[in-house]
Amino acid sequence: MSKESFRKNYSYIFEEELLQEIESLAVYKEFKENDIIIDIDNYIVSIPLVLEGAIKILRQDNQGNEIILYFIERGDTCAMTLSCCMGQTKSKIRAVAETDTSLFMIPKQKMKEWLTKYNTWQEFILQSYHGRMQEFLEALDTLAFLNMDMRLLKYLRDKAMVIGNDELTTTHKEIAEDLHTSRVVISRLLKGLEKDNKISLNRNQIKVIDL
Amino acid sequence: MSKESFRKNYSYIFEEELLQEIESLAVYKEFKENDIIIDIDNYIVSIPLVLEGAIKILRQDNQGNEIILYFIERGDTCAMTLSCCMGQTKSKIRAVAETDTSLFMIPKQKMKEWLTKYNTWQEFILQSYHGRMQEFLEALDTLAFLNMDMRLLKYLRDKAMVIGNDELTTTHKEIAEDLHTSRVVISRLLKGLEKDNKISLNRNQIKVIDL
DNA sequence: AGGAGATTGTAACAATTGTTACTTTCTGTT
DNA sequence: AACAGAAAGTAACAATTGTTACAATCTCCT
Repeated sequence: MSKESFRKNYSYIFEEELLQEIESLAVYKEFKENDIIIDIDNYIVSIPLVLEGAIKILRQDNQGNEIILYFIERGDTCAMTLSCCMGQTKSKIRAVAETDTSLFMIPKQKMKEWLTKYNTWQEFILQSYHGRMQEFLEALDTLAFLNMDMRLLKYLRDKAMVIGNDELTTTHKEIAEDLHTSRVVISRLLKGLEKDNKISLNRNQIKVIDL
Repeated sequence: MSKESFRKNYSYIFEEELLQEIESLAVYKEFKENDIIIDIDNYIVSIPLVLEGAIKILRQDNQGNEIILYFIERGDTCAMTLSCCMGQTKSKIRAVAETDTSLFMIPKQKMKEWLTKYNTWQEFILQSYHGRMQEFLEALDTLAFLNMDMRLLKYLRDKAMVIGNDELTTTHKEIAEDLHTSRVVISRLLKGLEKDNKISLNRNQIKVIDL
């Protein structure tokens, strides 16, 4: 965990001049697993660049219903945040550290300024939007076309992927909250997946076999 | 239906120089109701600006399942298309004319070129992404948190809104396809909405009372 | 007028998901 | 060891959505 990992992840993306400007401006921040990085209705004042770790992005609607959208990893930024910068609005999403995480926070005025100034920044922003659109489409497909058992399996696989470990430390309750269903439903479906040899179950731990 | 409506919808958005450049470059196209404007797997070679009419944007996954994402109207562009321009990929969506529609098609290379050249273009592109993100979130909320009856009502209201008419000319079958369910389910739920005085039903026609 | 095809209505049943209530098992603390 | 609280198992039932099959009605075409 250190700001040195910035160069590791971004030096081949940004031109040297921009790298230096970021290093001189950005505020370095660290978060522990399960820390809330951005919460619903927070005002967005800066753009995050993920240096290390993985972040879970959740949507919460007006009634307080919550559901996972996707995970983001190092090298990513949060296009939802960019979008909120544009609209001068409050955050519509919650970002929770899935693992220990380090970030660079960049003042949001720089977003537009750099668009004309640095070609690599322009490319990065457009690619970010593109990537997030893809994630959104995938999230939509999942919700629209998959039954809960397959949504669950996809969730477990995605989670194993971003933390780089096929053994997940989590509870049925937490999963139920992320998928916006009830704990009983998740327990039932997990049993089914175990019987199909896709996962194996232990208290506070799920091992994803069929990755 | 004419290219004159370009100035009507875009003159307050773009600077004069850009307006002229668009007028000299853009290809004018018209579509009739239900025409397919962009289909799945089409290669995207140009950016559409909607001059008149309304367009229905549908998602189709690999298995051929289809579902409506949202409607776009005059003054809009299609951010999914922008996104596809970036990725050099095929279209992941289908765009169908909901009413008679006219468009300006702009060569896709101009997208990036104008980002640095025209401030108003940059603003437009960022706002487009922002707007489409909002639409995506709304679509996600709808799928994640609403039962089919409320999804149906929302669909009917949205449709009435974009065509500017509370009397919809459509069939239960078409609705079922847009919402990715079966005709029988839609017929059943429509009956329920009629009983609750939210709509009134006739063959090939639904009137939205509770707008 | 008659018939083909599209549209809508209806019923019966299956599958999936949600809800409630209660039990059992595990873990950490005192 | 005893206890409290979290985690997970289980069963019974309700609500929602999906499926199949068939009937009734309307529209257009010749």
